[in-house]
Amino acid sequence: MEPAFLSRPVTEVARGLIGGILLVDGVGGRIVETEAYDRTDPASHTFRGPTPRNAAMFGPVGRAYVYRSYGIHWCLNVVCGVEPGSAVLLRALEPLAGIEVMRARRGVADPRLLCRGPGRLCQALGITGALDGRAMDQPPFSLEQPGTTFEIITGRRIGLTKGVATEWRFAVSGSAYVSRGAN
DNA sequence: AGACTGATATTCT
DNA sequence: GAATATCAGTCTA
Repeated sequence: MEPAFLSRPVTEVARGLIGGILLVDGVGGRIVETEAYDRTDPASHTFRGPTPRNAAMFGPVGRAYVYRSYGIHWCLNVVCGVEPGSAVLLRALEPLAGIEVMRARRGVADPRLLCRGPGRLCQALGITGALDGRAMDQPPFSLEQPGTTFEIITGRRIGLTKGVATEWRFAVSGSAYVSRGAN
């Protein structure tokens, strides 16, 4: 993962990360669904400026932004973009490595349910707030650019009440591993 | 299948 | 006090 790849407009990075390989301690898979956020976006955590929670999003490109969702789940973003305060939320993976570890962490057998949704993805990969701000090209993270291209669909983001009409969600067309099928 | 609910950290009002 | 970039469970049909 080269810094130049991430230092582009968030929507381009969100699209470009589709098909990439994310691993945490060797456990992970192919990125099949992402969403873009930036400072101009009312749905973004950075819309109202820096806070202790969103500090990583104002830091260097290529770091992780991990936050707690609804007080319960963890969600993982890749800090990227041209302007500070931008990131791409990783919403779903196609599991490829360490599937048995993921099953044990998640307590489910169906591979489609291991990493389908940002909260599930973090549980399967063992991601917690301890990894907030960590460089994603350094252990325990590994992030590789896509080797091949995929047919990508674009649509509205999921689970928000602001910026609903913004079409900044990207997913592999037809994948059984995306969190909701706009396929 | 779809509607509702509970869990509860962080931020905003 | 209320809302939220969620998920699992339960109830209703």
